[in-house]
Amino acid sequence: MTTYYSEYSKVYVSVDCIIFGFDEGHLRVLIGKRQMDPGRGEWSLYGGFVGANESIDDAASRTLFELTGLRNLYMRQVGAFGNIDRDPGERVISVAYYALINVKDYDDNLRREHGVEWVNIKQLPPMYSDHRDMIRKARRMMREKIKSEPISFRLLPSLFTLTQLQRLYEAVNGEEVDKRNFRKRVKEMEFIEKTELIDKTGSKRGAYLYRFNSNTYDEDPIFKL
Amino acid sequence: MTTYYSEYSKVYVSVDCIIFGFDEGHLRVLIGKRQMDPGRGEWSLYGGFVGANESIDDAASRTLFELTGLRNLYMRQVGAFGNIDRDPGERVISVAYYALINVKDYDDNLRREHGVEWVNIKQLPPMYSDHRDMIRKARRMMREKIKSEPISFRLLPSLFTLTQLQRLYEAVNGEEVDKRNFRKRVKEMEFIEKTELIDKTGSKRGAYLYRFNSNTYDEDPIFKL
DNA sequence: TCAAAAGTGTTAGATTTACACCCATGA
DNA sequence: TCATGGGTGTAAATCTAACACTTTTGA
Repeated sequence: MTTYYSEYSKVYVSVDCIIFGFDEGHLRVLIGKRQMDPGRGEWSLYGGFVGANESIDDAASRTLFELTGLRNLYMRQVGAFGNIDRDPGERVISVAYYALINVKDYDDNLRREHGVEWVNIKQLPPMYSDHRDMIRKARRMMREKIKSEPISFRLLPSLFTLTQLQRLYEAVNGEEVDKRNFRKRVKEMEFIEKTELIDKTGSKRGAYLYRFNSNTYDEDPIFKL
Repeated sequence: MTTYYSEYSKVYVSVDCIIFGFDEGHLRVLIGKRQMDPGRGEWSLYGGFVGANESIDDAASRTLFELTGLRNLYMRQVGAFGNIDRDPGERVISVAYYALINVKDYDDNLRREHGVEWVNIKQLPPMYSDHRDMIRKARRMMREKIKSEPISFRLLPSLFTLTQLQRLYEAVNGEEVDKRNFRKRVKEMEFIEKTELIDKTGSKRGAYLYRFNSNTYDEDPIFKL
């Protein structure tokens, strides 16, 4: 092994996952009581260390898989958090990622085994280290992203009603919107298509189910530059 | 020293700076030929390693100061780059930051001592490792940011003409805008105020100089959430 | 029969875009 | 005197926001 940079110090690098879900009309994050020292018992994001033979992105994917049993989740980097004393034990920098999952896709037994819970983002408890900051930043980024890319369907079942979609938008943006204006806008999005299926669980009358069609989605012009 | 995480591997962490400037109507970045192995001679961002006793942000500030002699530059994190083989020597993850400086504030001798040049962002050469990716992402983030926060004045002298400001917007956004519409919009921004001073360097007739007034700038509502 | 959610259009106001000419000056 | 960049307003088009009633059905 060469040692080009041997005069500098090395540090541990971890990943922390902000996993967003949408349930019962609320945006939620998956957090648990920390099961290791330092900080045992404090509310914390789920995370892991970056191994010698994986990229940071890979470490995040792996960590998400460990926790949820799901692959190919929508995942974006939030940023690196590196205050000297952010970890009470040793110098550890952490790279945060947010991910979107459909709560129903997550096996509830697996969830309990990992000791994590879906907590309403508006009712977060005090948290370990800088995890609150990570969540706040992730939330801001996700809110911006959802404006320019159709990622909301990743928080919903593959078939969803317009009311569900609207509630999701409202939860993400923190304010209610007009039903008629909302539906007008949705109608103009070619990538959200109506099916002939009807959901009767949410109302007596029943509501049409919609689905996301990725074929009719042209990527955001932003990515062409 | 405690050793909570001793079973995991440590890595080097560096910072890389994407320094944006605006000159002769073009958005530019400060890059130089790499003066160390591995990668000696390739075009590269200016960077440095994160020390044991500084946060990543502090390491970025320090690195920016080393290079430019300037403090309190506008600086934002771009993200962590951590592919396994991104550094041909050893495992190094790097956290990229972009900064905005007024080209005229940067002493040209200092610039030459560090062997860096202002390169038009539209004419970037092939670059070391993932530095092109860093620049691309930084540029995207900066373009988004400039829409919601008045940061453009950081790329200009403290007094500037409306034409300069317009050219800057055009360079950042990559498209020309209508002069009358642009000036109309600027007039509505309370934080850009007209002075009685006139700049005669850009035209025979002379143009009024404007300045940014931070007192009349209310922070973006985004930051209130 | 009634409570609860689904579904549907129009209008006023605000914002955005397109567009062309005169001014002041130094060379 | 003329070439160069500085400076100004209006009208059409588009987009956004506000707003209320009918439908269906299970309990």
